[in-house]
Amino acid sequence: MSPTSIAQPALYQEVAERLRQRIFAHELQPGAWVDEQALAEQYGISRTPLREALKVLASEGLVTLKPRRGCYVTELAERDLDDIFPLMALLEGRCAFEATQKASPADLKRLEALHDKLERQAAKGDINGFFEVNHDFHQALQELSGNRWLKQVIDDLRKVLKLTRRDSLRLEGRLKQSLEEHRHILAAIRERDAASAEALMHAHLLSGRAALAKMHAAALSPSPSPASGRGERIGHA
Amino acid sequence: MSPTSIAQPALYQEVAERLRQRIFAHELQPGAWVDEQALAEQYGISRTPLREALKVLASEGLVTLKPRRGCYVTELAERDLDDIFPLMALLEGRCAFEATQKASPADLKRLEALHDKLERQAAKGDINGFFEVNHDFHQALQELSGNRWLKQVIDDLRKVLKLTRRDSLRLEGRLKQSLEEHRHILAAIRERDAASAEALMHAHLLSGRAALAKMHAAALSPSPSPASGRGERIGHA
DNA sequence: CAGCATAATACTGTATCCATAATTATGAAT
DNA sequence: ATTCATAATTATGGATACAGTATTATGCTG
Repeated sequence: MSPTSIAQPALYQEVAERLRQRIFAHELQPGAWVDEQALAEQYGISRTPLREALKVLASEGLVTLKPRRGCYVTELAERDLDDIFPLMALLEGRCAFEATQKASPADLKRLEALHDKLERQAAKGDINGFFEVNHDFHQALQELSGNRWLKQVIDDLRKVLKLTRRDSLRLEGRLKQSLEEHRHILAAIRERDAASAEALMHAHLLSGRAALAKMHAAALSPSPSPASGRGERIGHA
Repeated sequence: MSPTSIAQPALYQEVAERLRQRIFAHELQPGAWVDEQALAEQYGISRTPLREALKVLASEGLVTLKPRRGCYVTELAERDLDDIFPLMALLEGRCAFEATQKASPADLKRLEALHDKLERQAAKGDINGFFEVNHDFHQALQELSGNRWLKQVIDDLRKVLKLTRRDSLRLEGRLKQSLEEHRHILAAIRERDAASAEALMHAHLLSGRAALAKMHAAALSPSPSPASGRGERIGHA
Protein backbone atom coordinates (compact mmCIF):
# COMPACT_ATOMS: atom_id res chain seq x y z
CA MET A 1 0.00 0.00 0.00
CA SER A 2 2.46 2.62 1.10
CA PRO A 3 4.32 4.06 -1.85
CA THR A 4 8.06 3.76 -1.67
CA SER A 5 8.35 5.68 1.54
CA ILE A 6 11.64 7.19 0.66
CA ALA A 7 11.24 10.95 0.58
CA GLN A 8 8.76 12.72 2.78
CA PRO A 9 5.28 11.27 2.75
CA ALA A 10 2.55 13.24 1.06
CA LEU A 11 0.05 15.12 3.14
CA TYR A 12 -2.81 12.78 2.30
CA GLN A 13 -0.80 9.93 3.76
CA GLU A 14 -0.24 11.74 7.02
CA VAL A 15 -3.91 12.53 7.19
CA ALA A 16 -4.84 8.93 6.39
CA GLU A 17 -2.65 7.72 9.22
CA ARG A 18 -4.09 10.15 11.73
CA LEU A 19 -7.61 9.17 10.73
CA ARG A 20 -6.69 5.51 11.09
CA GLN A 21 -5.52 6.12 14.63
CA ARG A 22 -8.70 7.96 15.47
CA ILE A 23 -10.75 5.13 14.05
CA PHE A 24 -8.75 2.49 15.90
CA ALA A 25 -9.09 4.48 19.12
CA HIS A 26 -12.84 4.50 18.49
CA GLU A 27 -12.82 8.22 18.68
CA LEU A 28 -14.54 7.92 15.33
CA GLN A 29 -17.05 5.19 16.05
CA PRO A 30 -18.27 2.61 13.56
CA GLY A 31 -21.24 3.97 11.69
CA ALA A 32 -20.33 7.55 12.44
CA TRP A 33 -20.46 10.08 9.67
CA VAL A 34 -17.12 11.57 8.72
CA ASP A 35 -17.52 15.30 8.29
CA GLU A 36 -15.10 16.37 5.60
CA GLN A 37 -15.01 20.09 6.08
CA ALA A 38 -15.05 19.86 9.84
CA LEU A 39 -11.97 17.64 9.75
CA ALA A 40 -10.28 19.79 7.13
CA GLU A 41 -10.81 22.80 9.31
CA GLN A 42 -9.63 20.93 12.37
CA TYR A 43 -6.41 19.85 10.67
CA GLY A 44 -5.96 23.22 9.03
CA ILE A 45 -5.85 21.76 5.55
CA SER A 46 -8.10 21.90 2.52
CA ARG A 47 -10.59 19.23 1.60
CA THR A 48 -8.50 17.94 -1.29
CA PRO A 49 -5.87 15.91 0.60
CA LEU A 50 -8.50 14.88 3.11
CA ARG A 51 -10.67 13.45 0.38
CA GLU A 52 -7.70 11.60 -1.06
CA ALA A 53 -7.00 10.15 2.36
CA LEU A 54 -10.60 8.97 2.61
CA LYS A 55 -10.25 7.20 -0.73
CA VAL A 56 -7.31 5.28 0.67
CA LEU A 57 -9.14 4.39 3.86
CA ALA A 58 -12.07 3.24 1.78
CA SER A 59 -9.80 0.92 -0.17
CA GLU A 60 -8.65 -0.49 3.12
CA GLY A 61 -12.23 -1.03 4.16
CA LEU A 62 -12.04 1.25 7.19
CA VAL A 63 -14.62 3.67 5.86
CA THR A 64 -17.45 3.35 3.40
CA LEU A 65 -17.93 5.97 0.72
CA LYS A 66 -21.49 6.38 -0.37
CA PRO A 67 -21.63 8.46 -3.54
CA ARG A 68 -23.45 11.71 -2.93
CA ARG A 69 -24.08 10.58 0.63
CA GLY A 70 -20.75 11.07 2.30
CA CYS A 71 -18.30 8.96 4.22
CA TYR A 72 -19.03 6.66 7.15
CA VAL A 73 -16.83 4.59 9.43
CA THR A 74 -17.31 0.94 8.52
CA GLU A 75 -19.40 -1.19 10.83
CA LEU A 76 -18.50 -4.83 11.12
CA ALA A 77 -21.30 -7.33 11.51
CA GLU A 78 -20.88 -10.60 13.37
CA ARG A 79 -21.01 -12.17 9.97
CA ASP A 80 -17.90 -10.25 8.93
CA LEU A 81 -16.04 -11.44 12.00
CA ASP A 82 -17.07 -15.00 11.22
CA ASP A 83 -15.59 -14.50 7.77
CA ILE A 84 -12.40 -12.70 8.71
CA PHE A 85 -11.16 -14.70 11.70
CA PRO A 86 -11.00 -18.06 9.92
CA LEU A 87 -9.27 -16.30 7.06
CA MET A 88 -6.74 -14.78 9.43
CA ALA A 89 -6.30 -18.18 11.04
CA LEU A 90 -5.42 -19.60 7.65
CA LEU A 91 -3.01 -16.80 6.78
CA GLU A 92 -1.31 -16.45 10.13
CA GLY A 93 -1.08 -20.21 10.35
CA ARG A 94 0.82 -20.22 7.11
CA CYS A 95 3.02 -17.44 8.44
CA ALA A 96 3.88 -19.50 11.48
CA PHE A 97 4.71 -22.45 9.25
CA GLU A 98 7.03 -20.48 7.00
CA ALA A 99 8.60 -18.57 9.87
CA THR A 100 9.39 -21.76 11.72
CA GLN A 101 11.26 -23.06 8.73
CA LYS A 102 13.11 -19.88 7.97
CA ALA A 103 13.96 -18.45 11.39
CA SER A 104 17.67 -18.13 12.08
CA PRO A 105 19.00 -18.63 15.61
CA ALA A 106 19.17 -14.86 15.93
CA ASP A 107 15.55 -14.57 14.83
CA LEU A 108 14.60 -17.14 17.41
CA LYS A 109 16.28 -15.09 20.10
CA ARG A 110 14.30 -12.05 19.05
CA LEU A 111 11.09 -14.05 19.26
CA GLU A 112 12.02 -15.32 22.71
CA ALA A 113 12.71 -11.77 23.82
CA LEU A 114 9.35 -10.62 22.54
CA HIS A 115 7.62 -13.45 24.28
CA ASP A 116 9.37 -12.66 27.56
CA LYS A 117 8.08 -9.14 27.23
CA LEU A 118 4.62 -10.57 26.70
CA GLU A 119 4.97 -12.65 29.85
CA ARG A 120 5.92 -9.56 31.80
CA GLN A 121 3.00 -7.53 30.51
CA ALA A 122 0.70 -10.38 31.45
CA ALA A 123 2.23 -10.60 34.93
CA LYS A 124 1.68 -6.88 35.36
CA GLY A 125 -1.86 -7.28 34.12
CA ASP A 126 -1.22 -4.49 31.61
CA ILE A 127 -3.83 -5.29 29.01
CA ASN A 128 -2.91 -2.52 26.60
CA GLY A 129 0.76 -3.40 26.88
CA PHE A 130 -0.06 -7.05 26.27
CA PHE A 131 -2.06 -6.10 23.23
CA GLU A 132 0.82 -4.11 21.79
CA VAL A 133 3.48 -6.74 22.37
CA ASN A 134 1.16 -9.43 21.10
CA HIS A 135 0.87 -7.41 17.92
CA ASP A 136 4.65 -7.11 17.70
CA PHE A 137 5.06 -10.87 18.04
CA HIS A 138 2.63 -11.64 15.27
CA GLN A 139 4.25 -8.95 13.14
CA ALA A 140 7.66 -10.51 13.68
CA LEU A 141 6.40 -13.86 12.48
CA GLN A 142 4.98 -12.24 9.37
CA GLU A 143 8.35 -10.74 8.58
CA LEU A 144 10.11 -14.02 9.16
CA SER A 145 7.74 -15.70 6.73
CA GLY A 146 9.57 -13.77 4.05
CA ASN A 147 6.42 -13.34 1.98
CA ARG A 148 5.73 -9.65 1.55
CA TRP A 149 2.31 -10.20 0.05
CA LEU A 150 1.23 -12.55 2.78
CA LYS A 151 2.25 -9.94 5.32
CA GLN A 152 0.48 -7.25 3.37
CA VAL A 153 -2.80 -9.12 3.26
CA ILE A 154 -2.65 -9.93 6.95
CA ASP A 155 -1.87 -6.31 7.82
CA ASP A 156 -4.85 -5.14 5.80
CA LEU A 157 -7.21 -7.56 7.48
CA ARG A 158 -5.85 -6.73 10.90
CA LYS A 159 -6.60 -3.08 10.31
CA VAL A 160 -10.18 -4.00 9.60
CA LEU A 161 -10.37 -6.13 12.72
CA LYS A 162 -9.20 -3.18 14.77
CA LEU A 163 -12.57 -1.61 13.98
CA THR A 164 -14.03 -3.78 16.71
CA ARG A 165 -13.43 -3.11 20.34
CA ARG A 166 -10.30 -4.95 21.32
CA ASP A 167 -10.90 -5.63 24.96
CA SER A 168 -11.79 -9.27 24.56
CA LEU A 169 -8.60 -9.63 26.59
CA ARG A 170 -10.53 -8.19 29.52
CA LEU A 171 -12.69 -11.27 29.48
CA GLU A 172 -12.18 -13.41 32.55
CA GLY A 173 -9.24 -15.71 31.91
CA ARG A 174 -8.80 -14.76 28.24
CA LEU A 175 -5.46 -13.03 28.75
CA LYS A 176 -4.06 -16.02 30.56
CA GLN A 177 -5.39 -18.35 27.89
CA SER A 178 -3.93 -16.24 25.10
CA LEU A 179 -0.57 -16.24 26.84
CA GLU A 180 -0.72 -20.00 27.21
CA GLU A 181 -1.42 -20.37 23.49
CA HIS A 182 1.54 -18.16 22.72
CA ARG A 183 3.78 -20.34 24.88
CA HIS A 184 2.83 -23.38 22.86
CA ILE A 185 3.32 -21.62 19.54
CA LEU A 186 6.76 -20.44 20.53
CA ALA A 187 7.66 -23.90 21.80
CA ALA A 188 6.71 -25.40 18.44
CA ILE A 189 8.80 -22.84 16.60
CA ARG A 190 11.72 -23.46 18.94
CA GLU A 191 11.55 -27.15 18.18
CA ARG A 192 11.30 -26.46 14.45
CA ASP A 193 7.94 -28.18 14.28
CA ALA A 194 6.42 -26.10 11.51
CA ALA A 195 3.25 -28.14 11.18
CA SER A 196 2.48 -27.79 14.88
CA ALA A 197 3.26 -24.09 14.82
CA GLU A 198 0.77 -23.68 11.98
CA ALA A 199 -1.93 -25.67 13.72
CA LEU A 200 -1.42 -23.88 17.04
CA MET A 201 -1.48 -20.46 15.42
CA HIS A 202 -4.62 -21.41 13.55
CA ALA A 203 -6.28 -22.47 16.79
CA HIS A 204 -5.02 -19.33 18.51
CA LEU A 205 -6.86 -17.12 16.07
CA LEU A 206 -10.09 -19.10 16.28
CA SER A 207 -9.78 -18.96 20.03
CA GLY A 208 -9.60 -15.20 19.75
CA ARG A 209 -12.81 -15.20 17.73
CA ALA A 210 -14.52 -17.35 20.32
CA ALA A 211 -13.53 -14.96 23.09
CA LEU A 212 -14.92 -12.04 21.14
CA ALA A 213 -18.17 -13.88 20.48
CA LYS A 214 -18.47 -14.73 24.15
CA MET A 215 -18.00 -11.10 25.05
CA HIS A 216 -20.59 -9.94 22.56
CA ALA A 217 -23.00 -12.54 23.85
CA ALA A 218 -22.40 -11.36 27.40
CA ALA A 219 -22.97 -7.78 26.36
CA LEU A 220 -26.18 -8.76 24.69
CA SER A 221 -27.71 -11.19 27.13
CA PRO A 222 -28.49 -8.78 30.00
CA SER A 223 -31.03 -7.12 27.73
CA PRO A 224 -32.69 -10.01 25.90
CA SER A 225 -34.13 -7.74 23.23
CA PRO A 226 -34.66 -9.92 20.16
CA ALA A 227 -33.50 -7.54 17.46
CA SER A 228 -30.89 -5.72 19.53
CA GLY A 229 -27.33 -5.05 18.46
CA ARG A 230 -27.26 -7.95 16.06
CA GLY A 231 -25.13 -7.39 13.06
CA GLU A 232 -27.54 -6.85 10.27
CA ARG A 233 -25.47 -3.92 9.17
CA ILE A 234 -23.48 -4.53 6.07
CA GLY A 235 -19.71 -4.51 6.17
CA HIS A 236 -18.39 -2.41 3.40
CA ALA A 237 -18.82 -4.62 0.36
CA MET B 1 -13.25 -2.45 -1.88
CA SER B 2 -15.86 -0.85 -4.06
CA PRO B 3 -18.07 1.43 -2.02
CA THR B 4 -21.72 0.51 -1.91
CA SER B 5 -22.32 0.63 -5.61
CA ILE B 6 -25.92 1.58 -5.21
CA ALA B 7 -26.56 4.93 -6.83
CA GLN B 8 -24.50 6.10 -9.75
CA PRO B 9 -20.79 5.63 -9.30
CA ALA B 10 -18.66 8.68 -8.79
CA LEU B 11 -16.48 9.91 -11.61
CA TYR B 12 -13.25 8.85 -9.92
CA GLN B 13 -14.55 5.29 -9.82
CA GLU B 14 -15.34 5.26 -13.50
CA VAL B 15 -11.89 6.60 -14.21
CA ALA B 16 -10.29 4.02 -11.91
CA GLU B 17 -12.07 1.25 -13.75
CA ARG B 18 -11.04 2.51 -17.18
CA LEU B 19 -7.46 2.82 -16.04
CA ARG B 20 -7.60 -0.71 -14.64
CA GLN B 21 -8.72 -2.00 -18.01
CA ARG B 22 -5.93 -0.15 -19.76
CA ILE B 23 -3.41 -1.56 -17.33
CA PHE B 24 -4.74 -5.10 -17.68
CA ALA B 25 -4.68 -4.74 -21.46
CA HIS B 26 -1.03 -3.69 -21.10
CA GLU B 27 -1.82 -0.55 -22.96
CA LEU B 28 -0.20 1.04 -19.95
CA GLN B 29 2.84 -1.11 -19.50
CA PRO B 30 4.43 -2.02 -16.18
CA GLY B 31 6.99 0.60 -15.28
CA ALA B 32 5.41 3.21 -17.52
CA TRP B 33 4.89 6.69 -16.21
CA VAL B 34 1.28 7.73 -15.84
CA ASP B 35 0.88 11.22 -17.20
CA GLU B 36 -1.85 12.85 -15.13
CA GLN B 37 -2.68 15.84 -17.23
CA ALA B 38 -2.42 13.97 -20.50
CA LEU B 39 -4.97 11.46 -19.24
CA ALA B 40 -7.19 14.16 -17.79
CA GLU B 41 -7.19 15.92 -21.12
CA GLN B 42 -7.82 12.67 -22.94
CA TYR B 43 -10.82 11.84 -20.77
CA GLY B 44 -12.04 15.41 -20.83
CA ILE B 45 -12.01 15.73 -17.06
CA SER B 46 -9.98 17.68 -14.54
CA ARG B 47 -7.01 16.28 -12.67
CA THR B 48 -8.82 16.04 -9.35
CA PRO B 49 -10.94 12.91 -9.94
CA LEU B 50 -8.05 11.41 -11.87
CA ARG B 51 -5.75 11.83 -8.89
CA GLU B 52 -8.34 10.28 -6.60
CA ALA B 53 -8.60 7.35 -8.97
CA LEU B 54 -4.83 6.91 -8.84
CA LYS B 55 -4.94 6.80 -5.05
CA VAL B 56 -7.38 3.93 -5.28
CA LEU B 57 -5.28 2.07 -7.83
CA ALA B 58 -2.25 2.59 -5.61
CA SER B 59 -4.09 1.01 -2.70
CA GLU B 60 -4.79 -1.94 -4.94
CA GLY B 61 -1.14 -2.17 -5.82
CA LEU B 62 -1.66 -1.58 -9.53
CA VAL B 63 0.32 1.63 -9.59
CA THR B 64 3.06 3.04 -7.40
CA LEU B 65 2.87 6.63 -6.21
CA LYS B 66 6.20 8.26 -5.62
CA PRO B 67 5.70 11.52 -3.74
CA ARG B 68 6.68 14.45 -5.90
CA ARG B 69 7.84 11.96 -8.50
CA GLY B 70 4.62 10.92 -10.11
CA CYS B 71 2.76 7.72 -10.71
CA TYR B 72 4.08 4.54 -12.33
CA VAL B 73 2.44 1.28 -13.29
CA THR B 74 3.62 -1.38 -10.87
CA GLU B 75 6.19 -3.86 -12.11
CA LEU B 76 6.09 -7.32 -10.62
CA ALA B 77 9.39 -9.06 -10.00
CA GLU B 78 9.73 -12.83 -10.18
CA ARG B 79 10.02 -12.64 -6.43
CA ASP B 80 6.54 -11.16 -6.20
CA LEU B 81 5.11 -13.95 -8.32
CA ASP B 82 6.81 -16.47 -6.08
CA ASP B 83 5.09 -14.81 -3.13
CA ILE B 84 1.66 -14.32 -4.62
CA PHE B 85 1.00 -17.65 -6.33
CA PRO B 86 1.47 -19.81 -3.22
CA LEU B 87 -0.74 -17.36 -1.37
CA MET B 88 -3.40 -17.63 -4.03
CA ALA B 89 -3.05 -21.40 -3.92
CA LEU B 90 -3.78 -21.30 -0.21
CA LEU B 91 -6.76 -18.98 -0.57
CA GLU B 92 -8.34 -20.52 -3.64
CA GLY B 93 -7.77 -23.93 -2.13
CA ARG B 94 -9.79 -22.89 0.87
CA CYS B 95 -12.44 -21.52 -1.46
CA ALA B 96 -12.71 -24.85 -3.21
CA PHE B 97 -13.02 -26.59 0.15
CA GLU B 98 -15.80 -24.35 1.40
CA ALA B 99 -17.58 -24.28 -1.93
CA THR B 100 -17.61 -28.05 -2.11
CA GLN B 101 -19.32 -28.23 1.25
CA LYS B 102 -21.82 -25.51 0.57
CA ALA B 103 -22.77 -25.97 -3.06
CA SER B 104 -26.44 -26.79 -3.62
CA PRO B 105 -27.46 -29.09 -6.47
CA ALA B 106 -28.41 -25.99 -8.44
CA ASP B 107 -24.98 -24.49 -7.78
CA LEU B 108 -23.41 -27.68 -8.99
CA LYS B 109 -25.34 -27.46 -12.22
CA ARG B 110 -24.07 -23.93 -12.74
CA LEU B 111 -20.51 -25.11 -12.21
CA GLU B 112 -21.00 -27.95 -14.67
CA ALA B 113 -22.36 -25.50 -17.22
CA LEU B 114 -19.37 -23.23 -16.77
CA HIS B 115 -17.01 -26.12 -17.14
CA ASP B 116 -18.74 -27.27 -20.32
CA LYS B 117 -18.23 -23.79 -21.68
CA LEU B 118 -14.58 -24.08 -20.75
CA GLU B 119 -14.33 -27.38 -22.61
CA ARG B 120 -15.83 -25.77 -25.69
CA GLN B 121 -13.44 -22.82 -25.60
CA ALA B 122 -10.56 -25.24 -25.28
CA ALA B 123 -11.85 -27.29 -28.19
CA LYS B 124 -12.08 -24.15 -30.28
CA GLY B 125 -8.60 -23.21 -29.18
CA ASP B 126 -9.90 -19.79 -28.16
CA ILE B 127 -7.31 -18.77 -25.62
CA ASN B 128 -8.90 -15.47 -24.67
CA GLY B 129 -12.29 -17.11 -24.33
CA PHE B 130 -10.74 -19.84 -22.20
CA PHE B 131 -9.13 -17.24 -20.01
CA GLU B 132 -12.43 -15.48 -19.45
CA VAL B 133 -14.47 -18.57 -18.66
CA ASN B 134 -11.69 -19.84 -16.44
CA HIS B 135 -11.99 -16.60 -14.53
CA ASP B 136 -15.75 -17.03 -14.27
CA PHE B 137 -15.35 -20.53 -12.88
CA HIS B 138 -12.95 -19.44 -10.16
CA GLN B 139 -15.19 -16.50 -9.41
CA ALA B 140 -18.17 -18.81 -9.02
CA LEU B 141 -16.31 -20.92 -6.49
CA GLN B 142 -15.41 -17.82 -4.52
CA GLU B 143 -19.04 -16.87 -4.32
CA LEU B 144 -20.05 -20.34 -3.28
CA SER B 145 -17.51 -20.23 -0.47
CA GLY B 146 -19.83 -17.72 1.14
CA ASN B 147 -16.94 -15.76 2.62
CA ARG B 148 -17.05 -12.25 1.30
CA TRP B 149 -13.67 -11.34 2.71
CA LEU B 150 -11.99 -14.37 1.28
CA LYS B 151 -13.42 -13.46 -2.10
CA GLN B 152 -12.33 -9.88 -1.66
CA VAL B 153 -8.74 -10.77 -0.89
CA ILE B 154 -8.53 -13.15 -3.82
CA ASP B 155 -10.00 -10.56 -6.16
CA ASP B 156 -7.44 -8.01 -5.05
CA LEU B 157 -4.55 -10.36 -5.57
CA ARG B 158 -5.89 -11.47 -8.94
CA LYS B 159 -5.94 -7.87 -10.08
CA VAL B 160 -2.29 -7.61 -9.21
CA LEU B 161 -1.51 -10.81 -11.06
CA LYS B 162 -3.17 -9.41 -14.14
CA LEU B 163 -0.24 -7.01 -14.33
CA THR B 164 1.76 -9.82 -15.86
CA ARG B 165 1.22 -11.00 -19.37
CA ARG B 166 -1.43 -13.65 -19.24
CA ASP B 167 -0.57 -15.75 -22.21
CA SER B 168 1.06 -18.55 -20.28
CA LEU B 169 -1.87 -20.45 -21.76
CA ARG B 170 -0.16 -20.09 -25.13
CA LEU B 171 2.59 -22.31 -23.84
CA GLU B 172 2.68 -25.66 -25.60
CA GLY B 173 0.28 -27.98 -23.81
CA ARG B 174 -0.54 -25.62 -20.95
CA LEU B 175 -4.13 -25.03 -21.99
CA LYS B 176 -4.77 -28.74 -22.20
CA GLN B 177 -3.11 -29.27 -18.83
CA SER B 178 -5.12 -26.49 -17.22
CA LEU B 179 -8.31 -27.98 -18.60
CA GLU B 180 -7.37 -31.37 -17.23
CA GLU B 181 -6.79 -29.90 -13.79
CA HIS B 182 -10.18 -28.24 -13.94
CA ARG B 183 -11.79 -31.55 -14.77
CA HIS B 184 -10.34 -33.10 -11.66
CA ILE B 185 -11.34 -30.19 -9.46
CA LEU B 186 -14.90 -30.33 -10.71
CA ALA B 187 -14.99 -34.08 -10.21
CA ALA B 188 -13.91 -33.67 -6.59
CA ILE B 189 -16.59 -31.07 -6.01
CA ARG B 190 -19.19 -33.25 -7.66
CA GLU B 191 -18.29 -36.10 -5.33
CA ARG B 192 -18.36 -33.76 -2.33
CA ASP B 193 -14.74 -34.48 -1.57
CA ALA B 194 -13.81 -31.10 -0.12
CA ALA B 195 -10.30 -32.08 0.94
CA SER B 196 -9.45 -33.27 -2.57
CA ALA B 197 -10.97 -30.21 -4.15
CA GLU B 198 -8.80 -28.06 -1.93
CA ALA B 199 -5.64 -30.01 -2.73
CA LEU B 200 -6.35 -30.05 -6.45
CA MET B 201 -7.08 -26.35 -6.57
CA HIS B 202 -3.92 -25.67 -4.63
CA ALA B 203 -1.91 -27.70 -7.13
CA HIS B 204 -3.72 -25.99 -10.02
CA LEU B 205 -2.49 -22.58 -8.91
CA LEU B 206 1.07 -23.75 -8.38
CA SER B 207 0.93 -25.38 -11.77
CA GLY B 208 -0.04 -22.01 -13.22
CA ARG B 209 2.98 -20.44 -11.58
CA ALA B 210 5.24 -23.11 -13.02
CA ALA B 211 3.89 -22.48 -16.51
CA LEU B 212 4.54 -18.78 -16.17
CA ALA B 213 8.06 -19.39 -14.93
CA LYS B 214 8.71 -21.70 -17.85
CA MET B 215 7.51 -19.04 -20.25
CA HIS B 216 9.67 -16.37 -18.71
CA ALA B 217 12.65 -18.66 -18.87
CA ALA B 218 11.95 -19.36 -22.51
CA ALA B 219 11.56 -15.68 -23.28
CA LEU B 220 14.87 -14.94 -21.64
CA SER B 221 17.09 -17.63 -23.08
CA PRO B 222 16.71 -17.06 -26.87
CA SER B 223 17.84 -13.43 -26.78
CA PRO B 224 20.65 -13.21 -24.26
CA SER B 225 20.50 -9.43 -24.29
CA PRO B 226 21.78 -8.41 -20.88
CA ALA B 227 19.37 -5.58 -20.07
CA SER B 228 16.29 -6.83 -21.86
CA GLY B 229 12.79 -6.70 -20.50
CA ARG B 230 13.73 -8.39 -17.25
CA GLY B 231 11.78 -7.39 -14.22
CA GLU B 232 14.26 -6.49 -11.55
CA ARG B 233 12.09 -3.58 -10.68
CA ILE B 234 10.53 -3.73 -7.26
CA GLY B 235 6.87 -4.52 -6.82
CA HIS B 236 5.17 -1.77 -5.00
CA ALA B 237 6.20 -2.29 -1.39
C1' DC C 1 -54.38 16.85 11.78
C1' DA C 2 -51.78 14.49 8.44
C1' DG C 3 -49.53 14.00 4.16
C1' DC C 4 -47.36 15.75 0.24
C1' DA C 5 -44.92 19.12 -2.30
C1' DT C 6 -41.78 22.70 -2.71
C1' DA C 7 -38.06 25.44 -1.33
C1' DA C 8 -33.90 26.17 1.12
C1' DT C 9 -29.78 24.59 3.05
C1' DA C 10 -25.82 21.90 3.24
C1' DC C 11 -22.63 18.58 1.61
C1' DT C 12 -20.48 16.06 -2.05
C1' DG C 13 -18.15 16.19 -6.40
C1' DT C 14 -15.48 18.63 -10.05
C1' DA C 15 -12.72 22.29 -12.01
C1' DT C 16 -9.39 25.92 -12.07
C1' DC C 17 -5.52 28.15 -10.10
C1' DC C 18 -1.23 28.71 -7.59
C1' DA C 19 3.01 27.26 -5.31
C1' DT C 20 6.71 24.16 -4.63
C1' DA C 21 9.91 20.74 -5.78
C1' DA C 22 12.38 17.95 -9.09
C1' DT C 23 14.53 17.17 -13.37
C1' DT C 24 16.80 18.49 -17.32
C1' DA C 25 19.39 21.39 -20.19
C1' DT C 26 22.71 24.77 -20.95
C1' DG C 27 26.75 27.26 -19.95
C1' DA C 28 31.06 27.92 -17.80
C1' DA C 29 35.22 26.39 -15.75
C1' DT C 30 38.83 23.19 -15.09
C1' DA D 1 36.02 17.55 -23.59
C1' DT D 2 33.88 16.53 -19.41
C1' DT D 3 31.84 17.69 -15.19
C1' DC D 4 29.48 20.59 -12.10
C1' DA D 5 26.45 24.29 -11.04
C1' DT D 6 22.69 27.14 -11.96
C1' DA D 7 18.54 28.37 -14.13
C1' DA D 8 14.36 27.28 -16.44
C1' DT D 9 10.66 24.31 -17.40
C1' DT D 10 7.39 20.99 -16.17
C1' DA D 11 4.65 18.22 -13.30
C1' DT D 12 2.85 17.25 -8.78
C1' DG D 13 0.57 18.63 -4.59
C1' DG D 14 -2.67 21.73 -2.21
C1' DA D 15 -6.30 25.38 -1.95
C1' DT D 16 -10.29 27.69 -3.23
C1' DA D 17 -14.35 28.36 -5.76
C1' DC D 18 -18.48 26.61 -8.09
C1' DA D 19 -22.18 23.51 -9.47
C1' DG D 20 -25.30 19.78 -8.74
C1' DT D 21 -27.89 16.81 -5.87
C1' DA D 22 -29.92 15.08 -1.77
C1' DT D 23 -32.12 15.82 2.51
C1' DT D 24 -34.80 18.19 5.62
C1' DA D 25 -37.99 21.49 7.10
C1' DT D 26 -41.84 24.24 6.46
C1' DG D 27 -46.10 25.49 4.51
C1' DC D 28 -50.19 24.45 2.15
C1' DT D 29 -53.93 21.58 0.95
C1' DG D 30 -57.10 17.84 1.51
